[in-house]
Amino acid sequence: MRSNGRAFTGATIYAVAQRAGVSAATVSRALKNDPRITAATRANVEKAAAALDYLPRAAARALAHSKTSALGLVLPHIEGGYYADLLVGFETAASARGLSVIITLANPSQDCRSSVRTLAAQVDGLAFMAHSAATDQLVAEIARSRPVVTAARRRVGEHDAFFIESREPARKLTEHLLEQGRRRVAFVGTPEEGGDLGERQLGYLDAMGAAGLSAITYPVFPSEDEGRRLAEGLSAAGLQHDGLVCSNDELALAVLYTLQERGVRIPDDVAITGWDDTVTARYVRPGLTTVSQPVRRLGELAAERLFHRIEDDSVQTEPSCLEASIMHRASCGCTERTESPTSKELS
Amino acid sequence: MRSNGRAFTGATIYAVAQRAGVSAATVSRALKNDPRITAATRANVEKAAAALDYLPRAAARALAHSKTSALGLVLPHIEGGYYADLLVGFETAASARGLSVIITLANPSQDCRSSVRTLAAQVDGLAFMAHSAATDQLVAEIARSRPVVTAARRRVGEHDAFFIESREPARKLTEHLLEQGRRRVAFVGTPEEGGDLGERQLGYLDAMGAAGLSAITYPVFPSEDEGRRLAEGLSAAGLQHDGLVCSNDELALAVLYTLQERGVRIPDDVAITGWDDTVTARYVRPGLTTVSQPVRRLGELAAERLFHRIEDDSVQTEPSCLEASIMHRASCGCTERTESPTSKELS
DNA sequence: CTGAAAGCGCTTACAG
DNA sequence: CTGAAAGCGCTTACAG
Repeated sequence: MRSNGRAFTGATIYAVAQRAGVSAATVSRALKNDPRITAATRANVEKAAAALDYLPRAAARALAHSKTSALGLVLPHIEGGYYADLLVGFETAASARGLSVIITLANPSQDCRSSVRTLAAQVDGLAFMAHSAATDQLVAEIARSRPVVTAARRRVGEHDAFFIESREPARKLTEHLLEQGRRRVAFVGTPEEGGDLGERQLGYLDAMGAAGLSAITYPVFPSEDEGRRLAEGLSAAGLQHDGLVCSNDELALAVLYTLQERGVRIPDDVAITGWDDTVTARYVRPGLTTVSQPVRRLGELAAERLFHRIEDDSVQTEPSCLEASIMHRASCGCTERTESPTSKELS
Repeated sequence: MRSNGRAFTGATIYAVAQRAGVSAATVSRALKNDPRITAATRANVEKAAAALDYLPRAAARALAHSKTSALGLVLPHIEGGYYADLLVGFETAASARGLSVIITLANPSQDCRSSVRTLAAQVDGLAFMAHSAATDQLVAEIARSRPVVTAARRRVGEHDAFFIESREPARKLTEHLLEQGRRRVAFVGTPEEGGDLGERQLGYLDAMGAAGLSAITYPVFPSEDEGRRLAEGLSAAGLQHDGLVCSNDELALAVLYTLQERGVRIPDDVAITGWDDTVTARYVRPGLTTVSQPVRRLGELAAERLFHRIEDDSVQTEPSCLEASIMHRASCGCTERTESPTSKELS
């Protein structure tokens, strides 16, 4: 196949029209099943189109329609299954409505203004997920010319925003540890600006405050490396805690593993909880008590809302905050069990 | 923001031209830093553009250029970190070359011809990953009008194809078990048509054949559920094996966990290996010996090759088969250790 | 250094 | 039931 920089290769609608002996207008109509076209004409056109491998260029159609039929998705640098799930939900909902999805990865450490603007120029609406590189200011700027939604990040202005509740489950999780007699419970993880992690910390603080206990937080970046480092420091100094509420599974898993290596018994000496319900949480021993989030659904909601915003402006009334559920396993020290490791239902 | 189905909202190049008191041609040139434009004119145009929140529509540009500057990525229904990594690699490489990426999820159980054609109409080239819904026939059809590459799936015709070696590592892994005296080693997982799993099985067969041992394969779908079911059956019947080469980590992990629950000692009674080097493989006890694959790089290569195919037709000579590496942990029964669980370097 | 004009490949009122 | 023609919003030779 020759291309030479011109990637629009292959037949145009005119070539098809010529071959079928009709006008371009007729080809256009026949191919979109316009009821006014004769069955014979349609068949004829379809034959010509197939013979020429005709593929109507989306760009031309978009220009003529003044709409792209595409949605943009801005994600932070992906890791773990979280964003994959989000993507699946978003893509599924978009494609069910005939919309394509264009993604861009916007890692906080880089400047992404131009890539986000490029994206915006290609789509009818866009979704910003979590704490990607896109600042609130950039989101607001884009929102001036396109419908915008955010998910799992601080709401920007009046724009549609979707969340999964964090504060309440975090409070419950902390209370759960306290109910079992734990008293020196700490929170692990940096509470980034207005994001989910911050909410989780607030829930922890709620519970500690209500119980009249003093809160201790370790603001470490929520990664395996930091988790391991923290656990090493904690155990070297002689473990001061009997409970650790970690802001995600990555952190919790690294802490759990590292403490175990140093002879700390989980949950006897210290109870540990995570967040996200990753696959690993079900396989470690003891199983990690964590929080399962309807991430896929979050992605779907974002795409659906965008679809409605594009179609018309009537206000939707879908819930904007989804519920999360605590998965009880053994690392919190209780005997309740939400499920067995290998029997998790498919989401 | 009002939209009413017309998502192309906001200023056009003409509005900017008018406000800046110049022609549309000048705006077009000024905004792409054409050296012929005066600094003063450029500044003036930029001011007008900013004031109007001007975003050049990609569709119009694509039409004028006869190229979309976008790449399509067809993925099977995502699960695990594999496709997320692939996506990251693909997107990173594409965006480094100024190309956007449009994705579509094509699950084998659905008909995806129309969604793939829609994708093709929007991009300059596309990549088909693994055993997605796209049949070889569909790939070939699309390839008639667009550059196409495949990755981690059987090569289609003469089109560019990228792989990560499977057969050789599988052979080595099997030999590794045999070297430790294991004799009744079986292979677990369905060898789908010409895909990676089939290659892995071939590698296993190579090793067994070379050792003059009879091969036993369990063709189960590579999922947790099937792994658990198989392990239950195997242990109920009285375990006949001392080694299990599983075609992926999902399977291996479910088998390992289930057998342990039933009192089987890993690796003493039976050695187990996986494939993919998922996060969980590093956290289970014993750590799962598995194969680490340069998936991100695979995604990058696919995007890079597409870029070259679009730019010009000269044949590239990049390697089309990437090396994988065995991660030695404890489940295979050896004492070698590739790394500790929490110290995995970032990829 | 800047502008007028044609063209990219569709779609769709408007005629007939 | 079908066609001629204008228009979608850019870009870029071609003039000046």
